[in-house]
Amino acid sequence: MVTIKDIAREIGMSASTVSRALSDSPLVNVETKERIHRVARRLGYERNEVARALVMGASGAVGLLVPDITNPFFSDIASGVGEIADRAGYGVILCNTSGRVDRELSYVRLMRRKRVDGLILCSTTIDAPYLQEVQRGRTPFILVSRLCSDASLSYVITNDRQGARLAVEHLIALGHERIGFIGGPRDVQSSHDRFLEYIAVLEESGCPVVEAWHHFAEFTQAAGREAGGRLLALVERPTAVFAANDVTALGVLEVAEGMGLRIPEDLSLVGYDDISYASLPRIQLTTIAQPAVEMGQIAADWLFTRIASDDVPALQRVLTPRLVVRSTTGPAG
Amino acid sequence: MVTIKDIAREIGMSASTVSRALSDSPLVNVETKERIHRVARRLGYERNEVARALVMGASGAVGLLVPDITNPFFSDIASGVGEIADRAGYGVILCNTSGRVDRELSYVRLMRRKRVDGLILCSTTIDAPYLQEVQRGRTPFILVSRLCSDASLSYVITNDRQGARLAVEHLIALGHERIGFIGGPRDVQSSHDRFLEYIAVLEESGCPVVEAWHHFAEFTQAAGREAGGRLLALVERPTAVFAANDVTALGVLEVAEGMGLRIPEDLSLVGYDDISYASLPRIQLTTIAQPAVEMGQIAADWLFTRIASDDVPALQRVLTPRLVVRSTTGPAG
DNA sequence: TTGTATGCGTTATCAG
DNA sequence: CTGATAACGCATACAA
Repeated sequence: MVTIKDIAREIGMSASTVSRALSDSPLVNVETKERIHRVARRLGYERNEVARALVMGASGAVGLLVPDITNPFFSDIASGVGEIADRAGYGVILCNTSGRVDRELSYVRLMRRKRVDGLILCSTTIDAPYLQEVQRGRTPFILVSRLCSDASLSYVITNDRQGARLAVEHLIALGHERIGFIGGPRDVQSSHDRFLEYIAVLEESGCPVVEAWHHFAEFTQAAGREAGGRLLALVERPTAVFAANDVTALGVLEVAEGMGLRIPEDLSLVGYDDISYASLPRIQLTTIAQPAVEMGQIAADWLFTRIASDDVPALQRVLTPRLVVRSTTGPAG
Repeated sequence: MVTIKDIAREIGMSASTVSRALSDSPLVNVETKERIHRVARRLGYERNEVARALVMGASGAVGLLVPDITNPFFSDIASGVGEIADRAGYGVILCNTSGRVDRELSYVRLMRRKRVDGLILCSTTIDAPYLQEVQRGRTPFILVSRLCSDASLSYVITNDRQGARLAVEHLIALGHERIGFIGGPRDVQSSHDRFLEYIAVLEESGCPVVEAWHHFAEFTQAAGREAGGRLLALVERPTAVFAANDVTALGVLEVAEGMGLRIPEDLSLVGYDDISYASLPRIQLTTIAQPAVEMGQIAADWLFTRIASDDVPALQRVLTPRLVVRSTTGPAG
């Protein structure tokens, strides 16, 4: 690998001048600067960013933790983050936690050791103990899609309670009273919030709250099939289901039709996220839309300005979810 | 940030001993080793991986270039790569090229400057000039899903010609003779190969080769709608379409049904990749399956052993695609 | 405008 | 077993 010393030797100047020239410092003669650039190009010089990172105390990379990159919601976020990072000249290190808390922790530690300049966390479970560890560090970070109770943190989320309300009230407006819930893991904040609001709306409206109709699964299609299967096998089963996640909803849809249920005649179904597949004509899933790409962009945007300057206030952005009525929901009975 | 020097000072020993202890070297007294670890933990020491990378000449990270992380095919690959990287203790830097060659190039250069230990390229366009640049460097790399003509390279792909043959012969066996093609960008190797084989099978079977039935679009749903719309608007339109990509196929499906065409009665459709949504009961897309996650795993596996040792032979793995017949294809006429 | 010296945090070499 | 000392490649304060 050719270094600035090689270039310096080649043209008989000091390494510092070469360094300055390559960083386009104004303190160096224009001609020598050009000469240096020429030689650098000829020799195929490529700046060693790790050396630079060491001396500058900044690595030029941020870490992105997602529970499952395979879930379109998170790959959309990743795409938004990547776009902004690219513009800002940052690299993004992708960490797929598979929803396991131990992995979240070990990834966060790895990122800290790698001295990333910032962290975007989409994988936060409720009161995750490691969050405190993250806070103690001086690495700027922001939570996406999953809020934590602490109010001093930065985050960009959508209003989960509002979203859940939209979903359940839509169902109730259609005449449904027996409404089931299939959520993500219990310890995931967003899923938890959606559940709480689901209960609240049920109670407000005098709908029955039946424990057997509440299921908590992974945020995957398979888990949706499984939970949906158990829910719909009940003799006393609900006429509508609110799934706290589109991928899960797709699984429910699958198992429901497999059991011979017609949608929405026999079962109404509303999901959450509005991933791109939800809008396919064949699917037409009623769902609560979250602007995933935009959330990634907003988070990354804030993070980079925060990295650039310490005195940037915390960002607490709560976007508004939107009910998208398609054809998996219809009048009850 | 606490460094080994701080620890050294704290317990009155040299930094070298601390370094050795922390790396669990056998050349250091077990007791002092324990003492050092205790102090390190108490002080909250975290090894600076960038300093380590500088002196070791290895960054502990690999770059992953994908054209679109939002495409389930590539997020599956990313997931496979991530899993193996995690086990090997490597970080993976995600680069979303959005299919733009200039970005591929600039990302490759960024990765080289960041001194990644290896590169996984899923974004290679045919004879991409920058590939030669990559080859000149000493960074090990491997191509995934997109082969390049050069035989000395490592890659893991599926046999695209075989896959395309499977698709088109399936259509012909169903009695179709008028078969259209909607591919990805012309300069993407895999898309190109699938097209060539499509033509070959058509000619072998005496089917008409109609230029107006060949469309090349981006690998996206929107592009699929657009290209599909133009193709199906022709008065002389094909009775079947082979889309070189599931995401595109989903777009075609959408626009076809929007035009009132019944699938498969009026139009048979086969895709490529077998992304998870293709198997949804509502979709049931006939397609050519590629084991994306596994491809990512295989590539990462090879890359890490290659990084560990220079004399690992190139890997040229050609997996066999599989025809998955579902319900978007049916008898002609 | 340029050069010299120093440091970033580790690891490695070589003495002791 | 442990300790100096010298890199790794670059950036910068300070001199010239």
